[in-house]
Amino acid sequence: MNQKPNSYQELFLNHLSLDCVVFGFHDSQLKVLLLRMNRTRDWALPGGFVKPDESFEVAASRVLKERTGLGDIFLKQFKVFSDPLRSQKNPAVRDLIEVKGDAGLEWFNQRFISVGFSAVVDFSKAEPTPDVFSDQCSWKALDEVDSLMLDHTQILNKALETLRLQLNYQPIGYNLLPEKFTMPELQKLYETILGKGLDRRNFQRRMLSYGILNKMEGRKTGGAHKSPFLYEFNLENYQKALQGGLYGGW
Amino acid sequence: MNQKPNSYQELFLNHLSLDCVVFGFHDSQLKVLLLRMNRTRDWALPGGFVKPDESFEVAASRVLKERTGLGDIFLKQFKVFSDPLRSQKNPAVRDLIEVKGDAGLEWFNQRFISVGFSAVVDFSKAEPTPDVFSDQCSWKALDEVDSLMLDHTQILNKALETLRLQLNYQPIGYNLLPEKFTMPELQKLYETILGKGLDRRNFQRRMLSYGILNKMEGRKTGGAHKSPFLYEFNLENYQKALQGGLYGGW
DNA sequence: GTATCATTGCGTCATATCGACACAATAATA
DNA sequence: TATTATTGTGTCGATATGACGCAATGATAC
Repeated sequence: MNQKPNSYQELFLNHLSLDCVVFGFHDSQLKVLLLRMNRTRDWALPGGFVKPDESFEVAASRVLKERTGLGDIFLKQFKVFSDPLRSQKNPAVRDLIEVKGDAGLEWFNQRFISVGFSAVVDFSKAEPTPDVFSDQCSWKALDEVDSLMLDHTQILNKALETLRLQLNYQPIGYNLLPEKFTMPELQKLYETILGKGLDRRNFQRRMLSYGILNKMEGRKTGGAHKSPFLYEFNLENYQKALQGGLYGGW
Repeated sequence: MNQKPNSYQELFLNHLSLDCVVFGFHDSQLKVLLLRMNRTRDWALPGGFVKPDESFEVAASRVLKERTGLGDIFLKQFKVFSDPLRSQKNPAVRDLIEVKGDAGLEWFNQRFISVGFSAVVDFSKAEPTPDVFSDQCSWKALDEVDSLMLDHTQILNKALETLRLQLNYQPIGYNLLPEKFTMPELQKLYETILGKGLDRRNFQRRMLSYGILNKMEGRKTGGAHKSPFLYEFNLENYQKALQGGLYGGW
């Protein structure tokens, strides 16, 4: 069993895969991490498979560590994609054939159920790294993304939808922004995700009322105008807000 | 391959299972549908496996149809449970041995990744029906539930948490209440889920402001006091609220 | 038949919150 | 030093929210 180089069959659980929608924020744009497949040149979400001793969360962390160099990423399952036709006779297998030679390629022709994960990472700290199926790994602004491999467009859209909904009852920004940031930067992030402008003053009032920000001593210098205050997230309250929601609700 | 009675190995995908948390509302209590396992007498969530041509959603619908007789149930994935240790050497397998004889029971000893689904159904219309692993299927009030098989307690708790969070930005009640219901009944449902009392008059104002209720002509008679109005859900607006959320948010 | 009483429908009022906007302070540039 | 874009802070009316009062109702008790 262990003579020839480990086959996928031996290394990973059948049927199961995961796909990650990794969000970053840069140049006032929301970006996602994508891979360009070796042969077809299709773009695809970074993904992977699950080892026999891993949970999905651990597997996703491993994949993201490989793709970005980052550990300790905040991951969130958002949906299981299990349409029987979503991945059978996966066209991406053709890529693999050129890459790997043989080695049980039939394995990739089976049906895959994929768990979608979303993650937000610090754009400046991530080091995009392709996997064996791809020749490029890079950030793409959302409006640069057109059609992706398989059902990855659907997966991305669902992640986006989840992110927007989340904005209504959970805080966001940690890991998407640098450790210290200004109120206008935070607002720009919200506006980018929502795709619309917000009133500067009302935004500030609302954010401050959440109690998830610490005002820092210094101000941001170097800008061409009045220097804005710097904030950081109050992680304790931020976590609390993630759990309990921002609006008391009932 | 097809000589002996179809084995689980042939009928279902490996590694994969699903568990359903089915909520009902009766006697002013929130209840869940549970199965009593044949031999151990442990209580467990209704669950099942996925056929090669099914999506998880279809599989879950099939399972719920079998357990309740109901079709067209509103199902929602809430989490994938994939801890590698959650189900290996499943103690419930011992039950199966007595039930089924042999027939590839080793299949149940593999690791299972389970997708958790939650559903809300009309208590009065469901007909609880045990499966081959269980001798009883019945509704249990939440405070009657103690320890469940495997990690099913965790799964139930996660479903409850999701339900409570959902209450803050989505409407609830459809399928949990009879088609026509009174405001006090709806309020009781909310209070039961939240585990706390709410002001009668403010509750009504808030619910009405959502625009998801149609006021009916008649009133509810037979009660020992002033007869309350009857309402039904405005399904069009209800659906809209499910999608977009109840609070505009941003 | 009438009184009782829990329950329901509807309304009030002070307060908090929200959306839209005004104005002064700042910091680089011309 | 004036200009200009940007930021910090405050105001104001409209709206929503939480706490509560009161009259109407309908079965039950007398």
